[in-house]
Amino acid sequence: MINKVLIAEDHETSNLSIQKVMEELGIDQIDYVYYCDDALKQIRQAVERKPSYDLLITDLYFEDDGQPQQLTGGLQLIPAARVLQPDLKILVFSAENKPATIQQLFKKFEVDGYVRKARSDARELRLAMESLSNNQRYFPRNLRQILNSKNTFEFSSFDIALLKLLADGVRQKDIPAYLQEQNIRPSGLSSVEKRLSLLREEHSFATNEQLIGFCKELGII
Amino acid sequence: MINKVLIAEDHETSNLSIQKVMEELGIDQIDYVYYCDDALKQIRQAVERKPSYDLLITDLYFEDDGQPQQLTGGLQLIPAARVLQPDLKILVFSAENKPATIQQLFKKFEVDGYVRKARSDARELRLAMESLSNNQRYFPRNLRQILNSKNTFEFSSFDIALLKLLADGVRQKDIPAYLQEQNIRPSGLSSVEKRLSLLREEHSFATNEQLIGFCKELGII
DNA sequence: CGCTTTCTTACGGGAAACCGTAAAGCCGCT
DNA sequence: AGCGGCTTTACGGTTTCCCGTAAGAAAGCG
Repeated sequence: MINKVLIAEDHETSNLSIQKVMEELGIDQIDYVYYCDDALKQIRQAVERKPSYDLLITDLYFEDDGQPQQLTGGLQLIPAARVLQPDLKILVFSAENKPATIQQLFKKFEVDGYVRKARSDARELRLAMESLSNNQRYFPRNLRQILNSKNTFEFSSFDIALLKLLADGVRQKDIPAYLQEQNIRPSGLSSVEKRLSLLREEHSFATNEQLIGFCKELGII
Repeated sequence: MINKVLIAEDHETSNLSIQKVMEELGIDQIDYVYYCDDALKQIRQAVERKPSYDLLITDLYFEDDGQPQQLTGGLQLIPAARVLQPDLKILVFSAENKPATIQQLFKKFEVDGYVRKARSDARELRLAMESLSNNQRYFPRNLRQILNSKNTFEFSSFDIALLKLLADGVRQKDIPAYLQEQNIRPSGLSSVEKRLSLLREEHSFATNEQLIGFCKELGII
């Protein structure tokens, strides 16, 4: 069962709504904070003094409002929280819609659920809570197919290095120099050309511009 | 005084929070909808049957969920509402942060207030309601800073057409044909080259790839 | 070690993009 | 109509990119 919940969300209205949904679900203790640093502090105290939290609901992106923070967003908060309390359940509640980013949350950060801020997000929150109560992960509907199917082409770290250089405005002919600087291999211009050519062919793209646009859209770079 | 309010906001949680803030302010009648079309319908009925609404609180961007809608967002809803009821007060509540867009809301659409979804948005909502009750417009506090600090380069519709074609994989040399098809002028290859060159220079970009990446990142295309 | 396989690099010809210059078209004005 | 200013287009030379071929390097294996 989930009895003690911490909400980390900088938007006051979003925070408020999550609180309300939790109330309606009859959660005993509902704490909320507006900064990641405060969230970590709360988790630390709860671990020390007991009882610790059952669930952390957090946003991904926190806006900088001038007050310097150690943790600048959910992607920093999540691993930090897991260090303090490995068994803490984590539900991400964010407007993020890039499949690659959401997929990474489950794969790399091993979060327990994701609810996207969208039309029926309150209902989705309740559904997610039900899953989490049963110790099940909650995947957003539109992601379930993606996660199961293998048709997600994998970009290697080499690919991503190339794409980032291109998106940073580095000319193809100059890329080998950059790769050598970072000890990335292969680094020959021919290899760069070949790999890019393959990436385009892989997705039936005609130009590098299209490739960059695609990768930006999916949050790969 | 503001006694009758309509909330148009597709995100369930945001809608909920606005309702709650309105309740706390003691508003008599609080109606809420999740689609622009429904909002317009409500306004029309209220105008016919009286009393009409004192205030419309609306988001800018509504997500398409498959149900076909006449009005696809706040920018369509606002003028349509004003046609039905010219004296209707309008408060925009959105995450939009581009100064040019917000400025346009006041200048072109003559909205009565703007509250950005951000850290203290509930508090800002209350402040805005106070201003509106006194028949004053409500400008976001941070709008001045943003307007001063950020250089607001605007992409023309021609620019966006170009960028979209590029991001779709159309080669530069083929772009004139596409432009002529859509009766977009100018359409010469030279004009295309010149404009792209200017766009790159404007942002100190070296390549088209970087330009596309930038625009994707900002959601311009 | 020699051999094959795979990965990486070098090279060259042709296509596309880039960029400056100049010509042609358009519009408002007298 | 004639003129000036501005926009758009046309045309080259240069650079960069694209892509096929082949040479070279590294890794696996009997």
